[in-house]
Amino acid sequence: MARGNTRQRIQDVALELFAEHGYEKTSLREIAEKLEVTKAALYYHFKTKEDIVISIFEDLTQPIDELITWAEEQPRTLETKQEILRRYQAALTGAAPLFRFMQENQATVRDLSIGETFKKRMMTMARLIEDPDLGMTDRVRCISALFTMHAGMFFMQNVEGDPEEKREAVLEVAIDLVTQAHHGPRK
Amino acid sequence: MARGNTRQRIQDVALELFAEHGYEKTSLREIAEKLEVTKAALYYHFKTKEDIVISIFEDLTQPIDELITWAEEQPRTLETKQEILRRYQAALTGAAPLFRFMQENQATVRDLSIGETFKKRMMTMARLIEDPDLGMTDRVRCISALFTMHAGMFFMQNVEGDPEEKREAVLEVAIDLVTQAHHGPRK
Amino acid sequence: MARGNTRQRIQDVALELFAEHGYEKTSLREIAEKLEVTKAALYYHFKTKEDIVISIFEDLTQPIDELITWAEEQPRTLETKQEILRRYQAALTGAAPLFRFMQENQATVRDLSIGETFKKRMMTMARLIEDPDLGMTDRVRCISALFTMHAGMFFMQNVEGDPEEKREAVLEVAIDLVTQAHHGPRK
Amino acid sequence: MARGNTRQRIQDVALELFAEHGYEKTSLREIAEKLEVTKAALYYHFKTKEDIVISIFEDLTQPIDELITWAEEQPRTLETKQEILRRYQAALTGAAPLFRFMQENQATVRDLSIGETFKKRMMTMARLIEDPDLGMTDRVRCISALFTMHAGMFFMQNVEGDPEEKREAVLEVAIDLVTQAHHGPRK
DNA sequence: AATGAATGAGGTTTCATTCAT
DNA sequence: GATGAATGAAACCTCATTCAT
Repeated sequence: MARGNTRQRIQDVALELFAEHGYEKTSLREIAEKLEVTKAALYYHFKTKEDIVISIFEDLTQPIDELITWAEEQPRTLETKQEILRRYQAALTGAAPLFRFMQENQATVRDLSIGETFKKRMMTMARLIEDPDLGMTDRVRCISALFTMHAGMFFMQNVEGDPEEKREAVLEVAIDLVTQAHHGPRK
Repeated sequence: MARGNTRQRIQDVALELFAEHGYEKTSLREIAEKLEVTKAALYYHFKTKEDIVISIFEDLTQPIDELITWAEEQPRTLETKQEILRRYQAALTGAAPLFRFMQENQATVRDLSIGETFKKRMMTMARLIEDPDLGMTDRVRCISALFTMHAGMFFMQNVEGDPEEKREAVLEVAIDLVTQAHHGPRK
Repeated sequence: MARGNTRQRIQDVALELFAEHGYEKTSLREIAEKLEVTKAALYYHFKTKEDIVISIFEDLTQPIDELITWAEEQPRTLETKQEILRRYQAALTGAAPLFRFMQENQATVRDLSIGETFKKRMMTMARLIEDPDLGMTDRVRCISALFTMHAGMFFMQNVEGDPEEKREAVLEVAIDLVTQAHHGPRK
Repeated sequence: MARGNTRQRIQDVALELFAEHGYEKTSLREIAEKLEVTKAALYYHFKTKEDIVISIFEDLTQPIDELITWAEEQPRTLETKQEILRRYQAALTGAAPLFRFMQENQATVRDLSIGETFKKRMMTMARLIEDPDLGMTDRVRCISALFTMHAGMFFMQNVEGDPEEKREAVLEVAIDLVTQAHHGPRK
């Protein structure tokens, strides 16, 4: 019947359910049923339930890693930061369900082995956008830029309007925030 | 020891554990053990596990309700919005653990009976701060102001600096965002 | 229905089944069914399956502990050793099902937390009966006395004859072995 | 690596693990992993898990069968019995891991198809060494001689001393026991 | 001679919940 | 105002086994 794509299908269905109902509330029975395989089949492909989440995380988190690697080699200029935000939005858009899951299950994720990794990644992003020389207000602006993008991903879905237009608006606001942070107080 | 206050103590401990490990991962056994009572005692005070969360939600959410009620009676001016943000921050600060819980367990909360209510409240807040007349970018700015405050509550803890100073900076950035939204593009 | 004796009944039934089919082969379902309670009831009284075995072990092993304590205060004479064997047989007889279980599930017991304790106890018994001054042959005689009693407990059931008579004969042979060990070769 | 000898290697590894952790606790997965083959490979060589144990049992138990066959043709004299013990020790030594497994997993073995066979073999050994004419005490002495050898195999490892010397001492004590049984009461 | 993929049965354990006392 | 005892459902996970390739 199924060809060698079962592993992939498990990841897809699992992510979908994890994102929808949360990690704890999603049972392996549900995943198996939706795939029309037995629970044991899941265990053939993954050692534990946590392993499923880890594998999804690793597969989809790569773009962020690459972004970080790239960013760390660039000069720490305003232009770089703007480009970081552009690329970050692209990464976020590409792995939207995973990010939704991470965002909406933070309490759970924290207790999973990926929790630490994920947090570190967030802190690194903050470090790349922030600047220790800035005053507190401007540092908040930078972090706010990041969270604007996160908010943009999910909460914004509840706002009417063309998705593409919304995405551009989000990016504009975020870029604006870091720009202001760099030019000293707006005005 | 102290009698009569058990209901309150249950809520406190439950919220603490829910916020720390998530709603699903926290069992009534854990809560009972931490309180040094039996699980059955919890059922004397609350009909179900969900009831505990609802009661916490209701007790602590009141300030937001009052803020909304107040805001709806005010003229929809920039000054009002700035004051809303000020009051919102106060409400957030007063019910920090609850908001942390709500924020970090969105997937779970969504499936709970309070989920709908909570979402509606968030949308109302957005509506009060936003303005349909504004362009998309400025609307994003308004929503971003809200999320800046949320981010400020939790992620900001990972940023070094005096908490009071950070709070003020967060408020400043948020107010700035709605102000810009109203004045048309910052100059 | 059941009065406060459920814990005891669990231990009794569990020991019976563990002794009959082995620890691993006996499932909690079986134990529960035989008691006409649910599996969950077992978990009200014991934290894990291993806990059941530990509790049985602790309850029934006490006589041996007392024997060791007593023996360690006596002079290390032949008479003492003979009395040790007499008391050891009494202890073995009193906790026959437990000893059968321990004897017949050594491989399993070794991986359980009681394994170490049990082994230590056996070594201590050997030390109390043995004597480092003796030659190797006589030391073997002493250890053999111990194992004669163990064999007497179980294998001997397959030999026809009056149980009481068999018990006495086993004791006689065991005592004889340590006596010979002390007098040098018989005659 | 080496081909063609997989069957043998499975038996070796299986016996090692069965003896160490018990039959039930050892899974085919563990055996396969240790051999760096798949579980399915085991099924190419053996029809079931029990089949593995049976095959080991048959291969290694042969010496005892031969000993029994030989013994049944001899005159039932003291000298014969002494020789039986000598040969029994040799057989035990040659198949030490199997005997350890049998000894330490009696509860499990009893429920396996080899259980009955093994028990019969033990009873036959007892019959060959015993003598219905003897009094109960002397019969116990004979059986004790057998168990002394078993004890010698495993428990004796915990006693310090040269292995060769221990083996000889064990044999001496065992022979002594049957000799006494035949000469009427010692002294 | 062996593997990759899967299954069905069953294991231990945990959970929210109930109820007589 | 709370406990002790228990339950039914379901969770995660493991196992021996099968079969097409």
